[in-house]
Amino acid sequence: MPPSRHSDAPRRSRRISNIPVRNYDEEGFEVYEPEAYSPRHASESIDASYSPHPPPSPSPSECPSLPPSPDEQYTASYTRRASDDHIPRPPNAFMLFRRAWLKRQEHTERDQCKISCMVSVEWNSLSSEEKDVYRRQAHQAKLEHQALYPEYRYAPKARSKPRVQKKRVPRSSQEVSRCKEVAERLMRGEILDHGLESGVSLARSASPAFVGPSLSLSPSVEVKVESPEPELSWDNLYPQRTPATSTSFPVVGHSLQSHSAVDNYTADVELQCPDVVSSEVMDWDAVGLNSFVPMDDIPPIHLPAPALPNFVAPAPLPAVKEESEPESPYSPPRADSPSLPSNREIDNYFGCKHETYNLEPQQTLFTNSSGYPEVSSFSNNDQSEYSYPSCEAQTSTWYEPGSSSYEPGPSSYHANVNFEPADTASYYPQHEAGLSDNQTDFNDDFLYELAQNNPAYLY
DNA sequence: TAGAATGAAAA
DNA sequence: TTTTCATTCTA
Repeated sequence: MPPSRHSDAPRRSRRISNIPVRNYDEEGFEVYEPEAYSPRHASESIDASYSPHPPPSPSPSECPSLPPSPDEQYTASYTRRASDDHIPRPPNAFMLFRRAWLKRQEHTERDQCKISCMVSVEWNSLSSEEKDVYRRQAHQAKLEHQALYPEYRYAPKARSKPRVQKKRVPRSSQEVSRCKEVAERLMRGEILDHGLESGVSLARSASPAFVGPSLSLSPSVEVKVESPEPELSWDNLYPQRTPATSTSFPVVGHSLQSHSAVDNYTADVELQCPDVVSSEVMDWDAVGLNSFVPMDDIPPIHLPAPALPNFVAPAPLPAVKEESEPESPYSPPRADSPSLPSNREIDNYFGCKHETYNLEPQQTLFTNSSGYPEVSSFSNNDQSEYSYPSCEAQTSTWYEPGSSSYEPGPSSYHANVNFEPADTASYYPQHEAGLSDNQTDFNDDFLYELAQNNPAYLY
């Protein structure tokens, strides 16, 4: 069956996604129902469905049903003119990849030329094994095509009119680098809404970004807020973010999230959002996105934060976190939030960390060059000479808020604050002996006496 | 209907 | 080697 195109009718674009399945449109386009496609490869999420199935309800002889390859199945999702005997070519690997790319990406880019450019960047970044997935699909498509149209022979036609030489004009280096950057950032998942053209995704990005709270352990926490990172797009690769602005959020919950055995603590702080964020916040958004969204199009932004109706004075933290049933996702998110503990309680949790060292009488505890406590070595190598009982010395390490992270919740902000060592206490037995820090020449009697009679001092 | 990509297939 | 055409859809 030679391929031919019906008369000189212009070819129509095939907008597969909008065509009802197994129907003819008013222009005689025939539609096929796509079936599932599920490759085993890492690109499993990619729907690369394609199959040159014949018109609907064909007889078995007209439409042999080929078994799927061991590796993958693919199925039909294409149209051809019912009144046209044109037989399209089977797609090659890149075409299948491009189709899958279109379905996979969450983008709003409409310019197919730019999409092609980005797809090519990603295609060329694939390993041979990754490309093999699509090569196998293309091979399978080819086999099915041959089975469906055994007499088909590709016959490209010379154009009747001399066509303008299809220009493979090299894109400008700037354009190429831009294309590459957009594609690479897409691959890294940085660009979620490529080609943003309206305020549709504004609500998604309306939450103020969190820079880091300075946890004051008081009923309010100062939070730096800056504009959300503006959407990246082809035309806006380097969106500017407005500077951070401080605002205050009341603390409605405060709980110990984890206790590291080494050197830091984590506090889970729940911050209560105001009912309605001031217009300042809206301005931050607008400034960050005004290259895409006209001010007039920005709706009033209400952060999803219904304030607690009656804020009760903080109650002590529960002493022990008991295991409880997993929370229903529909349970009131704020009702059981732990209340703000007192500073004393917080100190008990975060105030200091003790480390205990076993000391022999001639050992000392000192602060090393790194600022950490260290036990000195024996001055006499023959430890058997010493029959003194060992004693314990302890240092106290104070903690203060360190790094922090931000986690938006349905009705509040959670700030995770890590407590890190602020300073390391030092213990110098030399001081007891009236010696300078560098002197270690104190006698055994002194050390023994110190250990026996002043253990409390060591703590 | 050109265009943007890659690759198969034919001339 | 050159050309067409598979896909997709906006301009």
